[in-house]
Amino acid sequence: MKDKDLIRVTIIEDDHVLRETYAALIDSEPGFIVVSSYNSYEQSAAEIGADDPDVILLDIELPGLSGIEAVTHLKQLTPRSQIVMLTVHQFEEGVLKALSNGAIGYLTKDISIEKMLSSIRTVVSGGVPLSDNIARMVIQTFHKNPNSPLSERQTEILKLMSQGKGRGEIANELNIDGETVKSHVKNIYLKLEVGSKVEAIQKAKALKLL
Amino acid sequence: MKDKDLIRVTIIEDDHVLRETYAALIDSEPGFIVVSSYNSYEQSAAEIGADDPDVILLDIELPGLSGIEAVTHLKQLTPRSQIVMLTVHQFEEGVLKALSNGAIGYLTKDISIEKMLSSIRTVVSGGVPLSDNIARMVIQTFHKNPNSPLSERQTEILKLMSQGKGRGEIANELNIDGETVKSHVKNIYLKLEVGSKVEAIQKAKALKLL
DNA sequence: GTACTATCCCCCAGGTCGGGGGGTTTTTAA
DNA sequence: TTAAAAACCCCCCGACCTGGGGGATAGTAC
Repeated sequence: MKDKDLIRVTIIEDDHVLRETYAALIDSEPGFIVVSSYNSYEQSAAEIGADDPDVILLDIELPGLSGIEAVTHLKQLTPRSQIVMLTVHQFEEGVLKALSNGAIGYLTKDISIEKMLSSIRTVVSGGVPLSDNIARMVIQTFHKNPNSPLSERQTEILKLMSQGKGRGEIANELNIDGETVKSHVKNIYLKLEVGSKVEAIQKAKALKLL
Repeated sequence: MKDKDLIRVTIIEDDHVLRETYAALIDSEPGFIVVSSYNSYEQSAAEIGADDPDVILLDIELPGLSGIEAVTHLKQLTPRSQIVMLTVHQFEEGVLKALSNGAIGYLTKDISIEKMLSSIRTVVSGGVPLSDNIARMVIQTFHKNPNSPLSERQTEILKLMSQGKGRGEIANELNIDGETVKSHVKNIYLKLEVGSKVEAIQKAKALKLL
């Protein structure tokens, strides 16, 4: 097997025991080569471009720049590389931020080395390596609240409001009168127990009504 | 193995060849039982509650109510059941709508029966069964545009605008003057080549700048 | 040094916002 | 069938926001 067929892996992880353990296990696996490992983003920054890894395993809890912020910078330094986050704790906000910054996967550290390896293979073959619990979390961010107190029309209007549209625009789009929009808005405020557009939009997002 | 240990599966699929093939293959697998199969949502509606499946395999292209809309109704009829969509084509919009309606997974029909079975097991064990290409699609909806033309400040302000906040509120929150907010907004409009809040927010969402 | 950014300031006309008030008709559920 | 909810329509008001124009200053990045 030639070098170019090997999956090139870089590890950024401050716990040196973990780092070397992963490195040794992954490197000894046929088909994988660990091209580099670092204990912080700062340490990796100068060389990661030349390392040209296929996959970067990136710890969340790093000294210096956090893993979540490092994603953005790594994506610039080596755009071809796919970044997989490693973490012990799964905080919803962190997961979503890492993903929005460009990470492709998210693994908790309690997984077996076999799963780790198959996750790396998943990345390379076009999939998404997510631990089960994290995948559920991600999918649930899509789920709308099925017990919405709002009627369909009210939801529709609130959605248009959340896009920055005013009464006039909403009225045009729905072919109803501006005053009608207004009374719908009143009813929305009543149900959501709020008193302004901003509050309504925020509450609706919190309750996943849109 | 007792009944309660079996994974109860219902299939809703209008192609009767596919339906019976899936049913036979899944039913013959140890650990699985196909409790019912229907060729439309309408046909399933009366009985699905009593079927009490763990997993519903739901075709997208159904006669009558589409699979995507059926998700919402099925979730009411049998809230305990997890719904996995089946489809030949993967339209981004359809995927996202099905998920927001409450589906937990999305499989393309080109997968092997083994993958189908392991996907069902994945659902029951708390994971998310998504075909690789669809998982990528879903994750990419999270990715922000790394080539944003906007500065951080501008992005920040646009984000607050998208939450329905006005100049005053934004000024307070960022501890800057309302007039400063205004000139930031002007610059945002210049860069995005738009002339209003609504257009800016829509363009920003299209370009994934928020 | 030049370009860009972020900050601040003024004026204006027109629209929107939220708070009141008053209704009707149709649909849905009890 | 009866009542409640939803969807629709109309008027008044003062305060605020909007987008258009015109400026200025300071700091940073290349």
